[in-house]
Amino acid sequence: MATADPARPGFQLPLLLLAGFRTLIDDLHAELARQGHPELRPLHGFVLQAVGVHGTTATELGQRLGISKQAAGKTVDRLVAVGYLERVDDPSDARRRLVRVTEHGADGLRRSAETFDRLREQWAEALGEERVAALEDDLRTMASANWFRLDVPGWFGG
Amino acid sequence: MATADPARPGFQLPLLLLAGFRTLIDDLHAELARQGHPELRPLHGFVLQAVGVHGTTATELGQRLGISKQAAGKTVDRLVAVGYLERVDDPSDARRRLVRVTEHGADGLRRSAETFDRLREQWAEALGEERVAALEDDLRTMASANWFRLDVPGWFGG
DNA sequence: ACTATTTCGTCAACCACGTTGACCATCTTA
DNA sequence: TAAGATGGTCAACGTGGTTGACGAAATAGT
Repeated sequence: MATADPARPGFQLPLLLLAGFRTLIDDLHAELARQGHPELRPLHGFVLQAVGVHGTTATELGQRLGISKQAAGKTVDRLVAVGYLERVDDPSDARRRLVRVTEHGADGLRRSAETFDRLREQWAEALGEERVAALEDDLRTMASANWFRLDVPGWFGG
Repeated sequence: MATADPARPGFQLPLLLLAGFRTLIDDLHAELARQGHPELRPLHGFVLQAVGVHGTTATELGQRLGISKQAAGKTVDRLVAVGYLERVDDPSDARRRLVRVTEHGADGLRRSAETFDRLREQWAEALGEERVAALEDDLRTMASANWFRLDVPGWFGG
């Protein structure tokens, strides 16, 4: 079944995608560590992004991330402990505890965005802009769905 | 810094790579579950592959996977528990416990390879063979190093 | 207005996967 | 034969996830 080109076995594709992802993420965090954010872990960037400028609650964060509210709460705990997030009471609803990005967190987010842009430029220099664009477009076509889902234990950590 | 095309922000590239990886892995395991391997987790395939047809020891497996021998040993425990690996004594060295792929494990490995080939064919049908080949080649260029590294807690699990 | 239900946050227990450090048993080597 | 290197395991811990239970507060229904 599946008469594949033996020179291009199918199992390499996922490995290459993973390796590409890891390369970008590792490069990003090496750079962030240099820029005063050694605490920032791969997952944290996604979480900060998901919290957003307006803040959220743990429950809502869990929904955005596709994880349980308990898991979201624990993740917030860790980010609070390293100073990237803060919790404040919601004056309009005593049950809720608003989660907000701190100034330190916003700084990390800005530097992440800049570094990712720079890394993409490096790829474009090495491969050509149109190849990188094609890669992105093709992945968008094939992956379409399940974007932000991080519902898997320890996707990035370390 | 980094005057990026606003239409192609750098942070999308890692997300797309991850989404592509996840799509393939999720599709694989949906298919494997259908074919009698519902226990097989994403990580397991890589571990089975690393054990190989000749068998290994936990220490050697750890080196191949880039993780500690203790972590490798625990992973082997889990794979033994679900019947994909077995441990046998090494008659030539009483310290060593050989780890071998069982028949069930070999079956899972075969079906994984077939399914990955089939998934790659689907990508080639949707995108064109030359685009998939280009994607692979480009990723090989950029990711070159740190291939097999799985030294991150919970990369796949679930 | 008062009860019933829903929602938010947290606690507790557990699982998968990783880490170090310590330790014993065994094989190798000087 | 004593000393050292190697293989496996145990224990404690960290991160990231899960479910179930439960109290406090908000909302809905009568």
